[in-house]
Amino acid sequence: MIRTHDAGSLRATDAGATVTLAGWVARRRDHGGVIFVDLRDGSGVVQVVFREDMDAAHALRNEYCVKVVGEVNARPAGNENPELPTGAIEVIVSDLEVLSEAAPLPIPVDDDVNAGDDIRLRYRYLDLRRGGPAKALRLRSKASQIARTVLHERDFLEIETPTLTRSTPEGARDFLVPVRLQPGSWYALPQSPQLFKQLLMVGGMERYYQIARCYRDEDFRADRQPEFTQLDIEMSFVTQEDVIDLGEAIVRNLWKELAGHEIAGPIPHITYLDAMARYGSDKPDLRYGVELTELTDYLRGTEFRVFAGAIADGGYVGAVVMPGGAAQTRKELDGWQDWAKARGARGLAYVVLDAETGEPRGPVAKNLNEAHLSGLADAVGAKPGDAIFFAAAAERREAQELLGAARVEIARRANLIDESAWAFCWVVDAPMFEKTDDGGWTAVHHPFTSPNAEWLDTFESAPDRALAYAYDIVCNGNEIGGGSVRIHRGDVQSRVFDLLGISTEEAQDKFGFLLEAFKYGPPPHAGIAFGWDRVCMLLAGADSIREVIAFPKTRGGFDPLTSAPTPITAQQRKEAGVDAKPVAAAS
RNA sequence: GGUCCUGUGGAGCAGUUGGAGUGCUCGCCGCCCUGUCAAGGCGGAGGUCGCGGGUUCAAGUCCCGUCAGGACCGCCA
Repeated sequence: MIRTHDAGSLRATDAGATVTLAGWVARRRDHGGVIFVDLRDGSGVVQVVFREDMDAAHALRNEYCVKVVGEVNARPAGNENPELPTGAIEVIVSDLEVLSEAAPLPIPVDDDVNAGDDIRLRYRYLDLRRGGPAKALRLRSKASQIARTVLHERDFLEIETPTLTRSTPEGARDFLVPVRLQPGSWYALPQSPQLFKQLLMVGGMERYYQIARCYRDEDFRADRQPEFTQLDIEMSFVTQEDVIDLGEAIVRNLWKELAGHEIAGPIPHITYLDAMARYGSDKPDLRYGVELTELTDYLRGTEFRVFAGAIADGGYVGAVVMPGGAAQTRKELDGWQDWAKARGARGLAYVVLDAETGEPRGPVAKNLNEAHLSGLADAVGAKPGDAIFFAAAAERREAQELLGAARVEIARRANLIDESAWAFCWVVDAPMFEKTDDGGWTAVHHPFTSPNAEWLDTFESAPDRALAYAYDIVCNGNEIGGGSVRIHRGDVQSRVFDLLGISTEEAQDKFGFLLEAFKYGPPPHAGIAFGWDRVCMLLAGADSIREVIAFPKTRGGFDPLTSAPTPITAQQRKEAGVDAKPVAAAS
């Protein structure tokens, strides 16, 4: 080792020791006759003091990489720095060696200064020298280690699966890789190891996990990158409860050790239908109330066209209350209309309750009859001074989702979110299917998800109501993991394919290998996958998963550091077979 | 594909109703300085106001287009 000690580890008890340190010049304070340098390495910072060989010390600049030999001294009385863990001591330097110099820095390596995203990513290696970004990656490493510990204690096997494969039916666009040896044929990068982990169950591995890189060619968000990581888990001979127990153990340990948060009691379960009814979301943020109220029955018979139309179509009318919302200006209330239109709604009807009298006012109030108006506040649980927002649609979910989004926005604007709180829940009993635009059905989770016991024999009779053994775990309104019990019976799988309109030929073509494997005694199995970037983001208190990824991409899929993606040469293009005609027509 | 925000020395930002190539903090370079810890003092360098077009007597400022970064919707578990 080049050094004998870690800079950040030195304490008063080390006084008198001669140490060799290696690290970077974090800051220097040049007084002419004495020079102080904050020397930083992976463990922290210590003050080193130069009193001789001043020319060399004077020439030091920020982020020079240096080695120093010196003696640890207690700082002179009154000069201790209680802000620093090493603040009781300093290292009096007897020998300085510059290991490498640093050019003037394109971004400040300083915990207190945050540069823009693109320049930070372009010089990510400098960005990572800062406390925050470094801490985020260290936390991620610990999170993975904690998960591995939990899983190994339970006899799980860590198994790698291919990243050059054929596409799995997750619904997203695939990233494709041309195949030189078979021009015209392409690999897909996996959207998840879904089918492979099921094959591992058929293979008798019984308990599998993998911290798996996944790829989806869709647009970005703050919590979405084109390549991302899942903690992927699958178990044989288990029920939904077993998987939930395991998932809970992982989450419990993570939050206890990395967030200092003890999750009290079992994580509550809420059914998908309940979550939609009460929160207008399949990933409800339970840090605050502001629940939705259904008014379909209450408002039956209204002459207000918007509501009457939805009710007549067998739809839904509902409301959500904004505490104190009556104090909003006309402009703010109009702003909600723009907000609603921005997410594709026609608008957001509202009634405000006068702060003094509780009298309902606003454009919608004029359209409601006396009976509906007088009982409204009680029906939705509103007080004088509140605002009531309404949504109505023939499609229940559409209206609920608008109210759910409004609920989140209300909490934000009215400052109802306790940022220090952690609120978890399992959303269970997810629907199996949802309607497609062309009138067919598509799997909500994926086509291998098992109907629950109640619907196993009858899901075809009411696909819109059929429920699955599918579950998501939600933290503060973020879906951090999800999974399901898989279908292991060929007959059930065939019926699901039939309902989804997937022909035998098509099924055979897309995942015949899985169906074939399922001929040979597949065990009942179930699993879960955690969005590892999101989990780490939450634990790190970051507001983007980019903060917990070593080298993330920008929104356009661009890596400012390497400038990827790049065009390829004509030679590469020819060799890759990008332009080759496929041998057989794709289905 | 759509809506919105941002773009001004190396970094972060300010720049009024359009009015002289504008400024602040940090950094950088030089000098001074023996107890600082965001050290301090003096001096200095550094700019195509993202790019292109338009309106105007006059554009960092207004309009159109475009590029880049970000937030959201669509999309995506």
